[in-house]
Amino acid sequence: MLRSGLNLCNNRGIFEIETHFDKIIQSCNNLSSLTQIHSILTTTGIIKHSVHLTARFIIKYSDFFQLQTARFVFNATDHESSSFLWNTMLRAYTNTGFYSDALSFYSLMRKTGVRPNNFTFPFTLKSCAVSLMLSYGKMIHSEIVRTGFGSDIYVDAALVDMYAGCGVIDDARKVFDKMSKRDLVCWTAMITAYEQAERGETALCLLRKMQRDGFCMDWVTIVTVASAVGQLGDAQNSRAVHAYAIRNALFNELPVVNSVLAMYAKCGEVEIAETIFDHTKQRNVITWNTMLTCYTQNGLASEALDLFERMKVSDTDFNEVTALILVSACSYLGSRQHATKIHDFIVQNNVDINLTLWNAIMDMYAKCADLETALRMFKEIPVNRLDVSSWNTLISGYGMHGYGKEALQVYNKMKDENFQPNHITFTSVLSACSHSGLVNEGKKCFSEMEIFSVPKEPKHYACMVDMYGRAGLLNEAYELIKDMKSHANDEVWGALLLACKIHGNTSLAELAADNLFHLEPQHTGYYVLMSNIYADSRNWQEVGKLRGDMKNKGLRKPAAVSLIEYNNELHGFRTGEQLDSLTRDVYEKVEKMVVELKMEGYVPDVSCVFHDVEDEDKHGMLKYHGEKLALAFGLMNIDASLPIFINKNLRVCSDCHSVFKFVSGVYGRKIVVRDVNRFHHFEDGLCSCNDYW
DNA sequence: ATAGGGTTAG
Repeated sequence: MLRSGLNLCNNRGIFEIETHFDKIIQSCNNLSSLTQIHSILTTTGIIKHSVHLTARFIIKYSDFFQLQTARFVFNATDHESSSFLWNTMLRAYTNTGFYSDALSFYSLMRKTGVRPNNFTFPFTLKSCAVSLMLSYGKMIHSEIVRTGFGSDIYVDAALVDMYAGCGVIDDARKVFDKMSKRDLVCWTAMITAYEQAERGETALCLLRKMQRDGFCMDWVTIVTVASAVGQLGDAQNSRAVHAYAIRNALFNELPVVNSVLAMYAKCGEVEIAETIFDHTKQRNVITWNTMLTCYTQNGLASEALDLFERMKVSDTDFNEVTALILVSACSYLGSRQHATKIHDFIVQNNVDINLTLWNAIMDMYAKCADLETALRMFKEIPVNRLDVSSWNTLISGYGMHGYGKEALQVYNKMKDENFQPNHITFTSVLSACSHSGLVNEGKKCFSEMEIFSVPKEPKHYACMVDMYGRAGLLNEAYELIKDMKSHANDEVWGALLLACKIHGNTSLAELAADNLFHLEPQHTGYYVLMSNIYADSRNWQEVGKLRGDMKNKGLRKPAAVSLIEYNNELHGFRTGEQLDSLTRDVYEKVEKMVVELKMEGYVPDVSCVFHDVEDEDKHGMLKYHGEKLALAFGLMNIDASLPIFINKNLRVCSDCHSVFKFVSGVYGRKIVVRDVNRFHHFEDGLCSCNDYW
């Protein structure tokens, strides 16, 4: 092929030669053949006369990530005359992700005196958008206006994207509004901008405007719209988007399927997502990842891990996103065995562990009660490579295990190292202080938020209310909420309600509950909590009323499950579970345990039983709380020298908490319990939470 | 001969 090409040189025109070699260069699938052809065309002098082939080499070298060679080819040309080769080189830098090189190359182009054209700007703007170079982008914007390319539809779409990418969406909108002509791509770019800025409502609003202007969604538009609807968690609109995609034959595009899948996942429609997933014959990594996420986000972490087993035997390769999802599933499960299994798997399969994934793995170990490993991983990162998330992970890790002082030390160290704390840092520090009863320290951190100009969000107030509440400072807590005026959300009132439960303040609790039932009428937890407060004060009438309310609204108390690991498997125990041959021993063990503990001074605390039944029955129900069954199972099966790990999906009740303390003292066992809020480390008859939880 | 909007995770 090559030889015949050379022969052509002798008797054919330059155009035919170009087309011929163009085909050869394009079909190169490895670097060495490309280099070979390059050297032949250089020595024969053909390349010198062909701008076209030069451009082709630049692009082809960049396809193999040989940017230096590409630049070398560029430099060897007489490039000062036209913009074309400059544009080509810009394209090479941009498409391979060398954004800062693209921008400095553009600067060089201007310095050399070459005029940019309408093809130049989309590349440079893309580089600005991705590397968040807003000031540079603005400079280019003024050059666009100066050079008279401000009305080019491609250039304007790229400008919209640049401003949106840099987070200044209103500037993006200004460009969009000024356009004299818009096509579908421009509309989609602007809709996407709102979606990325988490302004789903505005995105949908603009979509309707677009449709009134006579444009129909294509598959790219629908992908973006599905994201917006998913963000809003709008189940009604989800079906409409899905139906539109099917009606217009867009559901054949895999990205559409994937984004619709993600949309349903975010709306909590697990079954619909499963159906779509099952009917999708050609899945890619994103399809699998989306389904894994669907399970994880909807609290079905075990299903996610099961699905991963199916993914492994399918012919899909997984990537670092898959790893991240699995790690978060393990964090949710709190299972040490699964955590190490997934970590090993990631290492064995050479998944690229970037800092984000590393931080996520640290967090996973912390949430699986293995703080030592989390700490070791933190220390393995050189200080200059740490990011804010690494610090946040360590702070929250200490916090959830009740090490408030250590969390504060890390926070101070972080400041010493000149890291800027962010909103997550403060959530972690404040909740750490709260869990350890460090009120003064917490107040100090709360006031430091202004120094670092981190806005105070409801979640930060919720931590403060929680902190005051646990310390018995209910008035301070309530005053803080009043300061928030209408900004108080359910998290804040929920924290107050919990404090009222701990300190038995029914009247303030009623006030909090009023607000909560108004803000979140479907949230079962608040009804249960208020009902328990009434039960504490033996106000069975109000308990009955609340239960009636819940029934009328179709709300049910979520089933409590306590998980315990044994023999590389998770065993789940539910309260009052049916007796079967497997659990009979466990029930007997509970009976025996309660008798023994009573001799040591344990008195059952019946106050936390939700149901209004006779006291004798209550003792019965109480004995068979899932966490007690799990504990008995652990005492029977797990070697006495090892700690017992239990993970509960709800808050531990006070009676179980007391039993766990007694067991740790009387039988000399170490017990670690994770509930929805934090970890409890039981040892020598005491708990690390100091009975505040 | 060159260009603009895109799905998963955080």
